[in-house]
Amino acid sequence: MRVFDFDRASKLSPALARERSEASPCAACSVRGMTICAPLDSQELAQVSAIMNSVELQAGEPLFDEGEEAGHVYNVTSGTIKVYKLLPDGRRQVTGFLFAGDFLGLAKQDTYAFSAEAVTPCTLCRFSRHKLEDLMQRLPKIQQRLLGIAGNELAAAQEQMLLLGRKTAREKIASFLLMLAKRARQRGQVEDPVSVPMSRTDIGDYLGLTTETVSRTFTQLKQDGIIQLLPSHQVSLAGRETLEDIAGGF
Amino acid sequence: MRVFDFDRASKLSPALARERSEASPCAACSVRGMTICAPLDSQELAQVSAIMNSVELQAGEPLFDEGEEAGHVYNVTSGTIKVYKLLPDGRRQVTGFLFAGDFLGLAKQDTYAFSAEAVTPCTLCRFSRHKLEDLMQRLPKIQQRLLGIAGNELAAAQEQMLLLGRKTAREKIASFLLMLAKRARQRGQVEDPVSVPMSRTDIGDYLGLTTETVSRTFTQLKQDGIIQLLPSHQVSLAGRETLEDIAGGF
DNA sequence: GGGCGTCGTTGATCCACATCAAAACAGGGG
DNA sequence: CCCCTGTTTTGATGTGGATCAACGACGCCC
Repeated sequence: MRVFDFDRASKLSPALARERSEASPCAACSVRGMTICAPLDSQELAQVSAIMNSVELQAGEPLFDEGEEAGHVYNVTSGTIKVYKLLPDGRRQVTGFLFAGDFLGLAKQDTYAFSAEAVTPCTLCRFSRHKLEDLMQRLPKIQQRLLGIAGNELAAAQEQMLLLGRKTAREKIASFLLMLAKRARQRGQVEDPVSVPMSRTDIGDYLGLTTETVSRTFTQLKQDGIIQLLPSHQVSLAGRETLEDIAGGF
Repeated sequence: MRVFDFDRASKLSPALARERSEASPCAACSVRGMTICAPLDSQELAQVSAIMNSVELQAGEPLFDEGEEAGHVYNVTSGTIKVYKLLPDGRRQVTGFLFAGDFLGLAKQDTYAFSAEAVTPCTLCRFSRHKLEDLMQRLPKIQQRLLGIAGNELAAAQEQMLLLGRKTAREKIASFLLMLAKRARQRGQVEDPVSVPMSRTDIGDYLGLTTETVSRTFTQLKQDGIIQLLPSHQVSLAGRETLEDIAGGF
């Protein structure tokens, strides 16, 4: 994990700091509209960026582990993160995938309730949790925003429980593809063909299936002419309406 | 659903209002420590109770349905509520059970993301959502508290995803019983024998199983000497440690 | 551009849980 | 107290997805 500390950089090397602040000033943040920073004016934004630094992860690199002390919270600015929980014997449940604009780190108490790891190369904004809490006292708009985000996540979690508890493999895969498409659209990316950056194993662990079943179900949907499997982790949703029927309301 | 409107009652009938306000003043609320009201002083509590009224539900009575406009939020003061989502063909996923002290109604946007229904006779405190939002502006403590609650719910939701996606029937039932015991303890009730007020169908819909499998698994655990099935929806956790081993860390 | 390691696909078989069916039980109203 | 209805339990059978095994295909590094 590479960390860019803007504050420190500006003391040590004005040139580097300038380069960095051009590379990632909040003012030019392309995902600000989706984050906790959305409702802030430029003066408030400066207060946020003062307690923020930027981190980069390579594909496969862990961000933190379940049970660790929750010192930071994050905003994903690019790439894909997976969050997951493990059973003692190694069985894994991926509880979510995070993309640019998503918030990460709403913790139970003082420890993370899940592990987080980069699926693709990622960049994130990192905030010290207690500094952000202090800032929230002064800028209740942030807290309000966070509450809205938490509400959305809770609704998504319940949708996922419905999927895990009651949907068939085919319905799960259909729902999953539509979810990816919907979220790609939300952040202004192409939604057809949709990008599926995660492995079959990750998808299986997210949907409560094995890799084999995920693979077979993709093949079936392909043979039924509902999707096309394209190179470089792209899937075309040719029969999108059929997919929506199968998914059963997502 | 019976609604007690304290404000209105006091205008219409001082005697009734007195009776009611004795029956349910926030000051004497036995579950306050677990609710959004926990951090408030008596003056602030008065502001909360001014926008609150009390509702009663019979067993089986619905509170609201998924998709309805989310006009109110609730605090359970007694009884058990189930919240659930349905697929178009009627398959049901119970996403949670709520007990005295639990908060209900954190909604996605302006509509409820799930349905809620009484499992046993219930009493709840009801707040107009926008009045509570106004009040939160003045009492950010409430908002902060709500954010904490949302964090806990999110952690619980992820635990439930792990259960639904990756645990066996036996592990699910063990986890479920321990969850009930833990929550009974939290609100100061006996945790052994634990009270299991919901039907086998509700349990199945919560754990992603059928009633038959729930019943069979209870029978197995009983035959293995790990639990005892007592009259009137009580279960004794004789082999609690074994249960914890089976559950796999809850 | 060739070798290698990881990831994805396909096939054969198995099993945990679902489904279908019916008996046992509980509890609430007359 | 007993009948009636809904719930729980138990039994017999079926099946969707898991497991075990092998092969194919990409992408990466030398």
